[in-house]
Amino acid sequence: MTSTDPHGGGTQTQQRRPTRQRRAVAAALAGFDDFRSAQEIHDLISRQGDSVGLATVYRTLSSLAEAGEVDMLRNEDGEAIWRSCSDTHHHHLVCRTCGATVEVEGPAVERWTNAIAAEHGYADLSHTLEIFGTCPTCR
Amino acid sequence: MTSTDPHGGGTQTQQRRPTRQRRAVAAALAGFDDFRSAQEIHDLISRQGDSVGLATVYRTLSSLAEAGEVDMLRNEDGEAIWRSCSDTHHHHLVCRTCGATVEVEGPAVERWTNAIAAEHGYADLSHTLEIFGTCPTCR
DNA sequence: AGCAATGTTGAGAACCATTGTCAAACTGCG
DNA sequence: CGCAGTTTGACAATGGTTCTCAACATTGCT
Ligand SMILES: [Zn+2]
Ligand SMILES: [Zn+2]
Ligand SMILES: [Zn+2]
Ligand SMILES: [Zn+2]
Repeated sequence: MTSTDPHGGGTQTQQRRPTRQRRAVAAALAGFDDFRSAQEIHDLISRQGDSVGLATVYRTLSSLAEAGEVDMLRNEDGEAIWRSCSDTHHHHLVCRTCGATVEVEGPAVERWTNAIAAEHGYADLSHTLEIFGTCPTCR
Repeated sequence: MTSTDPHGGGTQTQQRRPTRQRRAVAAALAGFDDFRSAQEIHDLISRQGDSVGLATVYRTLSSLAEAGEVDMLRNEDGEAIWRSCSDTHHHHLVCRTCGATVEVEGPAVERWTNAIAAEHGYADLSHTLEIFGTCPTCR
């Protein structure tokens, strides 16, 4: 490799430049506290006067997700939905109607998934766990 | 609510006619013990000499899923994948590489999800829980 | 400021899994 | 056989997501 990487620590694989577009996506995410599709996020940005290409919204959301700054999951139609979340491992309780989301943690569940996987000799684990329902408001 | 169909005859909402195509899909499913996409299932049917339209494969898989005779979940790309499963509620431990699948049950997890949801006043619940990893063979 | 190197953007095309269309073929039941 | 309702399949249409690539922005350097 030829990377120079001045003063940085080791292999700075990618520098995330602060652009107007990325700030707009971050701002839009901050405006929601529930899961939204890329389209909805794109729409909100437009409605706020800013203009960001849809492809850029997708790119930004993906890289934020990889960086662990947003959570991405799929609704029942398989569409990706996104939400800025706390950075610790957690799961979600999501309202099927309005999207209202509660972050939940379950140490016992984490232990259980690991135990089950180990028991069957599976390694390099990951898991998905989401609860869907109708929130008190939507009833 | 308006649901009729008291266990027996009532409003037989749909009669599943045994056609050559539906038998072919069922046979293909029986030939796998791991999750496969509709395309893969369609391919296997073709390779076996049978010929079933892709749309029919989708239709059959969907109705089987609704009937609870197959499980459908989404891989990390959001594509639907299907597998014939036991008819009791369970989750899956899936090999990310070869697809090898283990059905797992966790009464404690079921209780936990219900408790969490109730605690926040959510009703009409459902949940997804899948564990992904690398199976012993694939290591 | 000027400049070169490299990362970023966006309009639109391309992808591709999934669903819709609808006339033709099939099934269950007399 | 003949009818009524169901199912099928070739193909079009959807729609979310990714790709393309030339124009543009940012960074680092002089
Ligand atoms: Zn709600
Ligand atoms: Zn977890
Ligand atoms: Zn494997
Ligand atoms: Zn469960």
